[in-house]
Amino acid sequence: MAKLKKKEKNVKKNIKPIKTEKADEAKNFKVSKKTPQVLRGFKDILPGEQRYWDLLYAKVANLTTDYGFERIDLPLLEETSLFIRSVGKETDIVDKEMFSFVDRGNENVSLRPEATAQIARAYINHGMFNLPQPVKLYYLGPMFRYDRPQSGRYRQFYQFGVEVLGDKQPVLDAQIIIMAYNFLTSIGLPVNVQVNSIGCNNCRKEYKVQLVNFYKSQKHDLCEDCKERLPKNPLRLLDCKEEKCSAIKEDAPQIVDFLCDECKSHFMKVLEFLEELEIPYSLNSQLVRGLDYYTKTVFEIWPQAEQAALDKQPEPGAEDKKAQIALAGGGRYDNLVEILGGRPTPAVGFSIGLERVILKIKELNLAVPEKEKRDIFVAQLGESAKRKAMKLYETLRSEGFKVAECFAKDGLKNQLEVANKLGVKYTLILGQKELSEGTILLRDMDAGSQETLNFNKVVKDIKKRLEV
RNA sequence: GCGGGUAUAGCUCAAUGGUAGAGCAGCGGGUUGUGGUCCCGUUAACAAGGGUUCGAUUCCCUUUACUCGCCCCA
Repeated sequence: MAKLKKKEKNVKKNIKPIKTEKADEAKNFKVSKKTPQVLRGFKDILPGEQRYWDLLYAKVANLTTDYGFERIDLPLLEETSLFIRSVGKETDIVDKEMFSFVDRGNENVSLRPEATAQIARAYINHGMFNLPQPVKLYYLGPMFRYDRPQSGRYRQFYQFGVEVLGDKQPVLDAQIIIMAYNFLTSIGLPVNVQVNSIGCNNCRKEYKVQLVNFYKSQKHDLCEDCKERLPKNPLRLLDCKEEKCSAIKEDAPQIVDFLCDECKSHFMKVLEFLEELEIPYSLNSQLVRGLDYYTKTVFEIWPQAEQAALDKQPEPGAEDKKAQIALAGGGRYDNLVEILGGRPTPAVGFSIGLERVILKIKELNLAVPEKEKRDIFVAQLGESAKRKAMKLYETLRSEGFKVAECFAKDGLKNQLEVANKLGVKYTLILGQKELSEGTILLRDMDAGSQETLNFNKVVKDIKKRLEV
């Protein structure tokens, strides 16, 4: 009874009209008369850019098919608490970079800053533990972080990622790394894998104590940020780039020395797989990853130039200090599903920032396929010819020809100009004269020659010519 | 969140304390139905607000955006 009442109350609450203040707010909102601009950190992807995206989408399709992954599409908007519980409250992503707001139903929601948490949520929601394990999923879509835009960083950016849920074997960690590596190298990017293990809850606990003790003894020499980070997220001190902190961390205890037997053997096996497959990797004891849910294996993939710069001793006055930018990142997260209320489920995955990959492709001038060319252009002159030409266009199209047109332009000169720009092989010209004769002109664009064809045989004729 | 640089036409770039130029792109021409070259014409800009000045696109300030770094991340 009481339950029912509560339900009624909820329903009532839900159908309440929008709060009056909010309605007023909308009414009083000053609409600018200027042409609206894209929001800061957001970007239009124009037609000229699409070939880069087409390339990446094609690579994603190939890779995921090869490795037996299935696509999952997740909502862009989720309960804010999903990300707080998974990514971690003390992380910058959640702490200051989420697009969060209260919706009209008084729900606290956020645009997704990443997808792994959603995958774990979906895995639980849809009972995927009943499927044959492991479950192999991939996603591709926009993520949102309210961050300061800079090179390779936007507030809306696209990630491609894969996740394997339901198995803890090190071979999967290795295969995930290999997939990410293959994705990037198949595009032609020279990359290097940075890998580390941050252990499980047990060994990390001991390590954290040692680490905090170590840093406490040097506290006065740390930068301001690190002083603040120390109690909250001590692991993060390890990848501070401040000079004085870098000096200190040389002597800091390393996580590998604290790994429990299981974590240590897991890590060793991952590395053995990488060696067997000759994946170039670097052990990076300073790699910790910012998201709370990671356990054991963590990795990033860097462009090789960055790796080279790191190996080189920093020269005084060295210029070209390009930001160190990871193209891909990932690792194992054996606790995440459980944190979100599912049964204990080990998992591992990666994500790749597609804008960053495109940036590198451009930087290195890598080959990107051109837009597919059209073979035939249909030009028309005069109203009745236009009707017939449109019909011809449809016929050719349904016959499978790559055919183009510009019915919006009437002059033959203009139409040929368009045909020329499209780089077609042939232009079919249909005017009043041809119409009355039952013919059509075929112009060979490269040769500049023309011949008259029988209109009724044009499809057959062209087919023959294009076969050669 | 913090610091540096920048802001002129759709794009790439000039010049100037006193009516803003070019190249590319666009559109229209070079007689009625013929592209790629060439020629001619034409559209189109000083990010917004304030200050100094007789007068500001130019100098100063603020805002906004872009950009490059830091933080963090893909």
